[in-house]
Amino acid sequence: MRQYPLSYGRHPHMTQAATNNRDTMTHDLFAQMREQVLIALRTLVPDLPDEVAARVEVTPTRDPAHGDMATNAAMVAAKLARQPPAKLATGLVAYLGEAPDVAEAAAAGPGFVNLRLDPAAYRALIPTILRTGEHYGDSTIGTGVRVNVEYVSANPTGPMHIGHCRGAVVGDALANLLAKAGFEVTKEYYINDAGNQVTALAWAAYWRYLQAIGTPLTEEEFSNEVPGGLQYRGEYLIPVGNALAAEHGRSLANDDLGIAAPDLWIDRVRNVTIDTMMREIHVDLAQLGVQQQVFSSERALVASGAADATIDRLAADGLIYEGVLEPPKGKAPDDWEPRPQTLFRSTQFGDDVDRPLRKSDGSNTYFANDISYHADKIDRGFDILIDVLGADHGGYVARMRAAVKALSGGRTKFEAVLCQIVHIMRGGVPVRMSKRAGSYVTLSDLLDEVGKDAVRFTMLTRNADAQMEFDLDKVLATTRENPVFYVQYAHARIRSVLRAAAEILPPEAMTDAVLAGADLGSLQADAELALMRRLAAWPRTAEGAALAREPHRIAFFLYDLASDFHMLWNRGKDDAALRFLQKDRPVETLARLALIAATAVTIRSGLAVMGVTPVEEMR
RNA sequence: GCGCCCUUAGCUCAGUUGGAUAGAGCAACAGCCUUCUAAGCUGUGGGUCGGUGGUUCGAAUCCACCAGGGCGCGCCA
Repeated sequence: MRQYPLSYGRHPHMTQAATNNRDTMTHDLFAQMREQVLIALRTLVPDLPDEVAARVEVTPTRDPAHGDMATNAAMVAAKLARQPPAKLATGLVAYLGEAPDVAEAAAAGPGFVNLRLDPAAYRALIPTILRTGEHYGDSTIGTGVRVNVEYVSANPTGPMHIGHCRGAVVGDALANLLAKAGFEVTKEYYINDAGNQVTALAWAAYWRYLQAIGTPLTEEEFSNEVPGGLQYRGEYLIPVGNALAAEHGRSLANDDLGIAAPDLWIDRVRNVTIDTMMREIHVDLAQLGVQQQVFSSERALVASGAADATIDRLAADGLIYEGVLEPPKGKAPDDWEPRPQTLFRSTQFGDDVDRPLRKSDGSNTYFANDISYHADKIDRGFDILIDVLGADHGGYVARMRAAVKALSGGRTKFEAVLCQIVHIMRGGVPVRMSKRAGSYVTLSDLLDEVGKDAVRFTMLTRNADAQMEFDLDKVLATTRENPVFYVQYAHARIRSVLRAAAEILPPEAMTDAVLAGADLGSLQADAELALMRRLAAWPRTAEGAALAREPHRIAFFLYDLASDFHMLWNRGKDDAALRFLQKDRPVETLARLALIAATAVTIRSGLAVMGVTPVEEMR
């Protein structure tokens, strides 16, 4: 279901990689080794079908005793070769033992081939990383595929709050991640500025306007006059009311102090209020480091006639009818009565029931307009549409997928990333969402206390689909328990060492370009090799995260990388000869500096995806 | 009632898309600070991967059923 045809195992260009210079093709040691394995396998099994070759994997070993990498090639091809896996594995070992970069190959277990790499292969990665910079980990798996990532899309009915935050961070990081994997990505925000909610917003703003011009009405008296009652009672609309009063005086109230006919003011008030709210949302997003390229307005979509046009288009395809839905079983709806509705045949495309497109007043449902919006995205030529939604929209996914399928003839793929709820905690106690000062309602307040980087990193320390607790005390803790700190601290430590190095080595030797030319032969310690192994895993980690649409994997990788680095750093605590800086041994010092500089580059590469700024020092 | 998501160490969570003896942090226990940042490090103990069946060389991962939790289920967005 979630398969996407561009996993690198099946990538048509990859089969030629082994004949090309590795630097021009991929920086992924695992992908390089996979080519060696395929060459060996094809020698043993000459007519190897592509479907079988595609299943061949080269993965990191879980246990270092098994070497650096393992391949399942023998097990995958055993049936076709009509040989037991263990025998085929033995054959592979004979070839792979002679392959470049391989120090040792061994058959193991049910037919694995374990590979121990020549440490030189890992050392060779360091100059590659230093020369590639933050682009290390980029790949081409998404080349030529256009993706639209829509996220946040909060109603412009008030300031952004915590609930919007996770989607904003996940969507933004996912878009960055896909771009790193070579996809052509557009970041987008859909403004839900049509419908009942913005009308209710206009009424609420109008109440603040009446207050500004000195109305004698009480809030309850006013609320009784509002269709559906007064809804958005937050104080954030007071400035809007004041601004309306300053600009229009009493004219929006017909020079009275009571409620004038809505026709007199509602369009004006609605427009002004939405514009004000969107400006505030832009400020909040900027503060969070989110910068979307396209903002699409539902209101504009309706006004332009595009929404109706899309419905007509579906109608022309025979996908719309007037019908009566069955009541949902077991839900016991009090006021259920069968009535005819304008329905979209989403069941033809995998949905459970057909979905209504028009309200009884003749206006479009939210779904109808959203279909049209997605039609617009399809028309703009995207291959994949990804909506980042709150988990409460889970029931919405099937119908939207059906609509995209219907509108694109199956050519455009629709995906949804659902974000579960975030519980804000302080010291283990839930923080109530209250209007009173002191507890958090708005995103802006959260950012003021915790900061953009801690918010973004922490939001990515859980799978989006799992509920999370966001403890305000823990995200600021300077302990290993706090991954934000632990990763930032690793980077700061590396920068600190490089600054200290300038005192025993010429400063011009400290650049990544010069370090890339260092003699690395002295890098042999287990902890050094462990760190290099981790660095080598970055490309496949980034690629896997992109294909799975799971940006949280980046946070976990960085945590592990930081852990490897801190471990190495601490060797120098026990034994001074293992410190990075060795006064009288410039060759070894430069080699170690190159290693940790490459580590810093990789950390920055990962933080860039997460939208987190690396720190130079922590004091 | 139906659909989707979830259930992994005492706690919070990973688990590289089906791979070998399931990992990390916290908590517990035992050690380690004249130092490139101890804001940390090393070691030990801790598991019926909710349960039961199935698929195959191989299952925490895929399928079926069951138990528990969350979300949703005709003109809210």
